[in-house]
Amino acid sequence: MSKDHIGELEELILLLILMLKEEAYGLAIRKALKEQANRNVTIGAVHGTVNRLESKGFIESSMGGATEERGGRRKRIFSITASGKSILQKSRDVKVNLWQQIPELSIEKA
Amino acid sequence: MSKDHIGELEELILLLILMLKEEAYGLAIRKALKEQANRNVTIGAVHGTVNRLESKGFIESSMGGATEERGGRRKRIFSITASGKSILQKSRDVKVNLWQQIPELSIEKA
DNA sequence: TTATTTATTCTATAAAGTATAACAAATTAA
DNA sequence: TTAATTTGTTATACTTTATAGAATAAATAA
Repeated sequence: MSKDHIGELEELILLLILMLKEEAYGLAIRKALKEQANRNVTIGAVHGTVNRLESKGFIESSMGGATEERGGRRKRIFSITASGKSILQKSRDVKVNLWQQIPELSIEKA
Repeated sequence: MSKDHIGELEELILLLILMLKEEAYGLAIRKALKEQANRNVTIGAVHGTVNRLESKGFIESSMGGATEERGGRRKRIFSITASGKSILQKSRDVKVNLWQQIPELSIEKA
């Protein structure tokens, strides 16, 4: 267990959980990955990753209430922990720092 | 072969190769990972990653000239390709975009 | 011609990422 | 009251990435 860094998909999902707030559950994360990060993964991939993140203490989960509208199982809602937020910030800081030292990348932007 | 995204260490090494320019070779990359990214990996880990990046077309390599000062084998110098630069920019754009949508992370900075 | 130094390569394993299929629970309708 | 439908999570198996440690190689110096 490394604990001082996370994988690439782990980072994206952590960010999306922050964005989705109360609506951060498996299928919604998968949809957001596609729409916000152009990343098409199966639902199994999402759940595998959130399980890993939870066992590392970066997120926690609780079962949501019964569905409002039509049928369906209850949602497992995820939220980020303090250490999850902390590792996201570290990851960002490292990259921002590197990017700033590379004029090449800053200039040639889309 | 995914081709539309890279691993976390792959991204860091890609960035460091850009930074190191003519001095981008195994041991220097390892040193930079430690100093610039707080990431302590063995030299074997670095070479495994650069080999992967090269086979994916994100970097290319050539053998440097004989060492200037004391003994030692010749360096394998890496440089980034157009597609390597492109994938770095995509990766950055996705994350910058997400971060901007999360006020929580922007405020609570170190 | 052997030591020393600086580097890369090889090999084996753990962790992260991924897809597919199976299962479960809630609602709706028969 | 039970079968169908919907929405969701879990289980399993496999590939790719990440990693360490040891072996090897090539250059210079003694």
